[in-house]
Amino acid sequence: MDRYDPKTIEPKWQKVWADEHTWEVSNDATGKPKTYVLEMLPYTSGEPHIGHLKNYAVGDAVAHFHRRRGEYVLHPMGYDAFGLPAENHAIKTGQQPRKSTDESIEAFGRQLRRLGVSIDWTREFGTHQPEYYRWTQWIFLRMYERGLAYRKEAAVKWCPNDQTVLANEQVIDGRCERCGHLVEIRQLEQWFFKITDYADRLLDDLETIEWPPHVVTMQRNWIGRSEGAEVVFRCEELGIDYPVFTTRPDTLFGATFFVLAPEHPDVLRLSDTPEVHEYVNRALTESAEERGDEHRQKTGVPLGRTVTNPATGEEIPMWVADYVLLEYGTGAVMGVPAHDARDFEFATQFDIEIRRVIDCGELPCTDDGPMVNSGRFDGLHNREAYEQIVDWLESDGKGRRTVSYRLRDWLLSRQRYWGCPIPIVHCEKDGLVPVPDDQLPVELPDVEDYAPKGKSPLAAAEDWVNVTCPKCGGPALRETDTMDTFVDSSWYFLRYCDPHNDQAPWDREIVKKWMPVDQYIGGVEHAILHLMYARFFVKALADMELLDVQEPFARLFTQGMITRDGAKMSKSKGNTVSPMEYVDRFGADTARCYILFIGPPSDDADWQDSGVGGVHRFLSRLWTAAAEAGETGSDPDSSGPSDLLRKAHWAIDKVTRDMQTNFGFNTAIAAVMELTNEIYRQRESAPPGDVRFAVATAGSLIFPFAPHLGAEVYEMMTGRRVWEEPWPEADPALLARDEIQLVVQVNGKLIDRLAAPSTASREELEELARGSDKLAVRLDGGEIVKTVIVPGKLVNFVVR
RNA sequence: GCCCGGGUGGCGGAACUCGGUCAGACGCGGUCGGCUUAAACCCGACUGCCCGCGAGGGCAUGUGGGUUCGAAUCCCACCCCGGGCACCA
Repeated sequence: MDRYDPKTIEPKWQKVWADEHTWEVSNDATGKPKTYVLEMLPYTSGEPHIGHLKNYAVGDAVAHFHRRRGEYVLHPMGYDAFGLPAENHAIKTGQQPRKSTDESIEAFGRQLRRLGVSIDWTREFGTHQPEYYRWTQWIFLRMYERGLAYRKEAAVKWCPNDQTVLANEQVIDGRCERCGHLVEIRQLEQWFFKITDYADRLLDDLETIEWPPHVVTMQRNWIGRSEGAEVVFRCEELGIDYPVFTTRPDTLFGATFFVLAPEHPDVLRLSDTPEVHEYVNRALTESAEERGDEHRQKTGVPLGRTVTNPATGEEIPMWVADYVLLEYGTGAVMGVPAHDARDFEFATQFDIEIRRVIDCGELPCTDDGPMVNSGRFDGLHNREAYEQIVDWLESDGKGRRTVSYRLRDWLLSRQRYWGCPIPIVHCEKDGLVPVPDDQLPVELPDVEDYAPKGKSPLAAAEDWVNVTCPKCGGPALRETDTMDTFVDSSWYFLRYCDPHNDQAPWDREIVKKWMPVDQYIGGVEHAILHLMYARFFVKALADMELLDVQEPFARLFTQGMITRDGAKMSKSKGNTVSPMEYVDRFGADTARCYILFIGPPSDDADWQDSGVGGVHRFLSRLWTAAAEAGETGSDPDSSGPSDLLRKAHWAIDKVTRDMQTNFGFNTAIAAVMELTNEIYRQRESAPPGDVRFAVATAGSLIFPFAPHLGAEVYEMMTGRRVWEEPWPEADPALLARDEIQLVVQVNGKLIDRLAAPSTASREELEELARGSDKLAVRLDGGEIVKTVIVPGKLVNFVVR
């Protein structure tokens, strides 16, 4: 072999790692600090794409770096095998989901091995395996026992294309997150997880984790905590109390009307005129997107009834209007047109009284100011009045302080085939009966026709559906809905710790040893879905005393997308890049390095074929340098450290800092390129021992990004295995220079550069700078009025 | 509309935490040279823009101001791009 040949090198090292089980870790005590590095598990729809290459290139670099810094690293891998992505892929390719899923898993396993990713494969699993989902069901039952999983009828989001209900989180701008169809609202009985019980903790604990600020913000917004008050408006005529939620109880005296959401169950009871009927029906059939359009004119119909404003005692008119949402607050609002833009618009539209109660500028205004038209609260600052009004309402029993959230409970049931069965039996006599633990798993039966049809395809599997009730022994029916895929992925990182346990989902002590995940890596598209659900699961499981952590992912890194010619890659555009094509052509090391070199990994980046060639050239040069350095003789005595030796230590320092701080892989790789270029420039002149050291160092430093070449080069230079070596340390003595370049400036403009000893004092530097012959020319009779000296850097003469 | 990012050569990007070496590391692309019968590969030199034969000079980090001896870096206003939120009371 006389040139870099990844086709030889890569299988060679992959075989060593597989034969020697190099990346496997045990759960026994080691005395080393642990690190848990995890990439988000992939959906099993087809083959790995370029995003996966980036995901694992980043994760593997992190894992290798930590290992060589003396940590014991858990780096496992598995598959999110149930759910819409896998099932839709199966439908598209006309296969049984189980078959297409297993094929996809096979492809992932094979390709990740070809990429040389350092994974402990003994911990691998798919969430569709009965050994796994048995415990998903077990967790569901624990949730059910605690009232955290419940069934109720509600207005839910329905995707007519995927023929299933969706969680709120899966509806983006009124459309299905997966297929993009407009969702409809249906009144259905469904299963929910009571994530709302955890709203405050999900919010507060964001403080305890190191996540990208924008992801934290997204979760905050999604939880949408608002503090305010519940105020009761009474309809005297019918003797009914209507509480509303408001964040502005200080504006209560300005409430001149009252609005119910069209879905509010009392609307037709209050008024069943044809106008009201028609309005309600129209609102119900409109899509969430149409209704949510902020810019359209306000609509509404009066109900011909009144409620009493508890502050003023006045009767104010009741309306029904679709700008009020049933699911937020109480489904009813007080209308304060003077101090709320929406209410102002509505009141203007329907000629309702607008009464200012805060002196805060032009109406409508939401700013602070002194109270007016508010009885005994007049003159107070509105913030102060806020407190006093709520106190007054509380003492009168007309209201209370409260908190409202945007977060809704997680709708987890799906009317689809390919998912984890919900372990519940419907008995005519006993109602909902949980399947006993010793009968788990409730296995997903094979069915002929698994196409979505609006109800679960499992209903057709009669043998499976008809069971005896575990409680009374009478005839009963299995629950036929399956679970949302996000349930499966809400606890998989726990199972990796103890993947073969068949007595429990995990051993608490073992999980305690590994959790939390120290570095989690994945796409930002899961900012609320998966990342919120997994946090909820961990908190709920911790409350059950099954876990000792409150947060699953201590640090999160969100990678940017890879585009092609500036455009998002998609099959329909035909601009996809298959990672394996490049692995075939250039090798895994080149593909991995390129995707890290292309730019900061958190940014979106554009894939350019010519750039791949450049990275391959660099790796080839490094290999060639190693091959040639291997042939050189012994080290002649040298006087002091060579420039090449210094450069090697500079590179160690640079790469180490880039790795430790913000995932600076692009600049880390650039530093190794610089070192390699320096080796080429100096390989004739530098002492051979230094050349060998520089080449070995380059191999050692490139190892986290290009493990095969790194191992090869390091072995060529030292005969040792790089992954068994500690991460190199830069010698501070070789980082420091004896001599610095002193910059001489006049009025901040550079005029000269001089060599100066790095230890020179301010006076010596000024002396040196004054001696510059260029200074005399520049001065040209001018007068030095001030001298700025920055030790180690420059001398600046201010001249007039 | 509100909240975050971000605007640097022909391109991707460095430097931007702490203001300080003619801004532009590294890579792509380009020009030239070497090797070769030739091409590819490889090796080497050059490559921000403008003027100039040259020495050299001028202009340059979205735009306009400001602070400073000195600003890509700090401050203010504006423009543009990307992302998030958005009738949540």
